[in-house]
Amino acid sequence: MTEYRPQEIEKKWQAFWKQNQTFKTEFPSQKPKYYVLDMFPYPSGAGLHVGHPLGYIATDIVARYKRLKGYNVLHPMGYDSFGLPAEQYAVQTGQHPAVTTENNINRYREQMDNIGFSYDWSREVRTSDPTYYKWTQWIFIQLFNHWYNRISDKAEPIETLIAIFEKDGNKKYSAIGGGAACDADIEIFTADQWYKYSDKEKYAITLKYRLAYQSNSIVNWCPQLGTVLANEEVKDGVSERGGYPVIRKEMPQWSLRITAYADRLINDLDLVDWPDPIKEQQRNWIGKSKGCMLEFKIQNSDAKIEVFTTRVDTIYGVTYLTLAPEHELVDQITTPDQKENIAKYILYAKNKSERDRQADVKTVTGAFTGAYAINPLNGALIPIWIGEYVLAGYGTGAVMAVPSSDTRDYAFAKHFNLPIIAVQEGSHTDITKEDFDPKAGTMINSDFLNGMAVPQALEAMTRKVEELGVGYGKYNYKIRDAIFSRQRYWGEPIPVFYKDGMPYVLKESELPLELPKIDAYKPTETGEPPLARAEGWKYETSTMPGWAGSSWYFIRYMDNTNDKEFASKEAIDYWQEVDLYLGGSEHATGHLLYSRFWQKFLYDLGKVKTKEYAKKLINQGMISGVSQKILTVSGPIFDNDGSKKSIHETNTIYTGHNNEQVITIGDMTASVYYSYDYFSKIEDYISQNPDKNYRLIPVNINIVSNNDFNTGILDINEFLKDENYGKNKVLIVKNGYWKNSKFHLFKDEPISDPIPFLTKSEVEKMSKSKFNVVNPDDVINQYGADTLRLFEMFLGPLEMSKPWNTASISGVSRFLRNVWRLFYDDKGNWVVTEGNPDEKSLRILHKTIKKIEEDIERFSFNTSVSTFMVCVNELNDLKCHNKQVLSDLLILMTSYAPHITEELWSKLGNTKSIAYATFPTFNPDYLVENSYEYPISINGKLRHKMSFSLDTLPADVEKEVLASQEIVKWTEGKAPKKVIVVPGRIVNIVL
RNA sequence: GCGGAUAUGGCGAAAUUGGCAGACGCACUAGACUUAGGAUCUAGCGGGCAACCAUGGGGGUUCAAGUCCCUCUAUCCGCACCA
Repeated sequence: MTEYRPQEIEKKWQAFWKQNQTFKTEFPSQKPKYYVLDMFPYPSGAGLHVGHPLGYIATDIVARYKRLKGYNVLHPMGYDSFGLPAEQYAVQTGQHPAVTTENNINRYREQMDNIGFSYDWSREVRTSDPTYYKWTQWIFIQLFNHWYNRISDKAEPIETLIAIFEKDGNKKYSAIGGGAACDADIEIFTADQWYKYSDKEKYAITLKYRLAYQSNSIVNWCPQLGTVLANEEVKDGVSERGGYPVIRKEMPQWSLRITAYADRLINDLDLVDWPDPIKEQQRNWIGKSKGCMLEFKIQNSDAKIEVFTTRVDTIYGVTYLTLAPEHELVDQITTPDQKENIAKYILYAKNKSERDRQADVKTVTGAFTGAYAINPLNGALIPIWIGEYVLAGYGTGAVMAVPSSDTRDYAFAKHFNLPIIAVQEGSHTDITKEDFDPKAGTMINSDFLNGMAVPQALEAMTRKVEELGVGYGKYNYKIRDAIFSRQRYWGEPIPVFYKDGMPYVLKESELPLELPKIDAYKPTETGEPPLARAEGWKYETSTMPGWAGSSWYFIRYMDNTNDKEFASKEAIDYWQEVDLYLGGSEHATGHLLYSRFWQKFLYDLGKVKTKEYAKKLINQGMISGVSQKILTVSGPIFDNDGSKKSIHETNTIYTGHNNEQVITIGDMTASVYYSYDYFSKIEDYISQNPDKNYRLIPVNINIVSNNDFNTGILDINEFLKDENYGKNKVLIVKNGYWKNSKFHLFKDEPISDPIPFLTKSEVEKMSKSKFNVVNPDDVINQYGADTLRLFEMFLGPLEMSKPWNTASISGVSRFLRNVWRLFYDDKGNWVVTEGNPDEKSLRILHKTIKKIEEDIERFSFNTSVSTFMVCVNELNDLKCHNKQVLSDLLILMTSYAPHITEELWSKLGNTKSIAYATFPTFNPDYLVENSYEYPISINGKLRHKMSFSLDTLPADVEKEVLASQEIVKWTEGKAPKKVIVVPGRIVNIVL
């Protein structure tokens, strides 16, 4: 083969690698290790689009590069194969999700194979495989069997907790559970009392302390999906998947005590090289805030209200308390005359869905309980209100309101005419409008705090309330324990059975607890999860959430076939942790947080070696699609000048080749479509009249050719064939021409071909419904996998989001042909020469080695492609076909374009794969030039260029410059103040 | 509202520690070969006749600023009544 035919050589080498197991990972190995990991995909029915492989290509480049550098590389791939879409498909069709999943996986695999990745497929994992989820269940059991000891600050076996109870009771450790449920529910007992409990009672107590525990939680219940959703699966009050409404409901649920790890999850972010936005999002999500718990006594009552505040310094400005409508004391403290009012308000708040609540946070609502609390510092009586702006789930569900320092309290106070006391300078007036910073300034009207700055006052007041015994400093967290139950079929069964109403976990030997066969996949008629349909199923009926399997898969890759352990100690000792992890930033507060939590738990158990599992994380940017849209109007129709006409008064259109026949549009039920250069004129009108009957609808990008960056040209014939857009279509183009699919109707004059029908281009997320999905297979069929790989890298920086713009792909394709041209001339003759390369070629080569090495080490793949282009162009200009130079070039390029390099490598007479080659060593000697041309600038402005020999030191250069007659002329004979010489770069003379 | 990021030709973008801004590619223009090809090759390509002016706007530090500091503006993303 003497011509570059990518499709042929790519298939050939992909088969070769597979057959020879070229990329099989060594274990055990004496080599240093490198672990490079992609976030594994959920295998959806839509297959891969060009955005998915972006990260895979980048990691593949790193993996291949590290192998050439002598590392033993772990570069695995697998599937996050439990998930909702396969289950929903099963509900509709009855097809087992395992079948759908298997099909989708095969499709994914085929697509990935086409790109030529160097994964070691023998290490593949699938979360839905019983040999895998056996160990997911095993981890759950470990979580169940452990509790969090706040004193040793780690997870410990439940037996150590029981030993403590036997010795001291639970007083000292009452808050160890960490979760809200635990703090509230557990009675204090002594060691003596503990001995008096029955075994069953003892067991019930331990259940509240375990890291996996059951509780009645208020959950996000989605009736349409028939399941509970995690907070991050709910967006704006509707489910992320499907967009169904979500209501809040109390249900018994399994939870994992991630809150126990909150501090470590924040602190250990310092140990990893992750993008700042991700770290920041995680910190935000955990939401640690320093504040103070305060106790308010209630007038004429024994009840006390606890509030959490971050601004205890403003306590003299408290003019009322607000409780969440769900607060447990509301009923008790409400005075008889307010009962009716409060009941009405609670009912109102309860019926308001989460979505409505979030939709209008501006509206102020609330009700007065009739009760008064006492300010613990000055004894002032302050009214107690309830209001929906106070969240039941955060802090204590009660706030001390300081309307002069907090805008929400201010709005509430204004609305209900409650008093406002300024306690900070500048807070006398409307604090929502004034340029007022509540975190700065000095305290006023606040007794002993007067004159103090805010931070100082905070400290002083915290000490004071602790002295008085009415409060204490405390950190509060936004993060909630992670709900772990899903009322679904297609997930890991929770390895739990019930006896006497209490949960017990299975023994390790009983794992895996496999998913049972059931006849239908929807919830039962009585609303129980699908697993309740299984005959003889005596286990927990809910399954684990989607994130369970993905929280530890990176460990399983180390030893994926082990059926004795989740991974062997030897494997974990060797592979340690992921060196480079690549995936999308959308997992910031989901997978990336939960997996860190599990890693820390396994670390506490001594099962893994590192506190964090991924040293370096890169978020690849999303590749968005370019949709092509046309306008359709069902209401008014617009004439050439933009004036509005009704579709019926648009009179008549002429038909036939001779414009003989006349019909009205009104008779034809045709769909009317506007070309962009026509509707751009009326866009303003449309945007100002949003209720009009117009729609921008996407057309398949395959029937649109690129025009410019804003528009495309529609293939009218293809469009007319497509019945999805109506049988009869009237297309309105620039000059008021009309065209109909059936009759080829023209108005006024026949359409003079070609008048392009323009579409409007819009950059959007790739999705089926927008017809803007680009399939990598199509690109490969046209250009080859190497071109696809190079092009995806060339598009721009890896981390940046960018639209898929096929326009510049031809340049990359041309480049690969130029590479081929270094070996074969245009007549197909082999032109590679033997012998020693000349100095110029070596210079080019070593410049390239240096650059490529630097680029890959700092993950700047786009610049590498440019570097290759420059290198090949320069070698071409030199007519360099030297074998040694070209060999090294192929090794440099093989990470990026493995197929073409493998082919040419074999043509050079190598019998072993290029994957076993060694990355060339950079030799700086080749880069040193005989002379260097220094630009000379005077006062920063470029004036002149001078050449100096290579062994001239900067100081000598300086002397030479000053001695130069020409420079003396430039400086007009003045003695310079300073001469700055940057070696190899520039000389600057400061006058 | 809070937090984070980004801003460089017609377009995607380079510029690693402050050191000749615009590499490389696309598009475009002219020419060559051929002559209906979306092929290939050569040259040009930020603005200005020029000196010079140009990295979202304004200010500062420096011999030297896309890069550092202050400030304003625009766009994107995340969180959002978190007390």
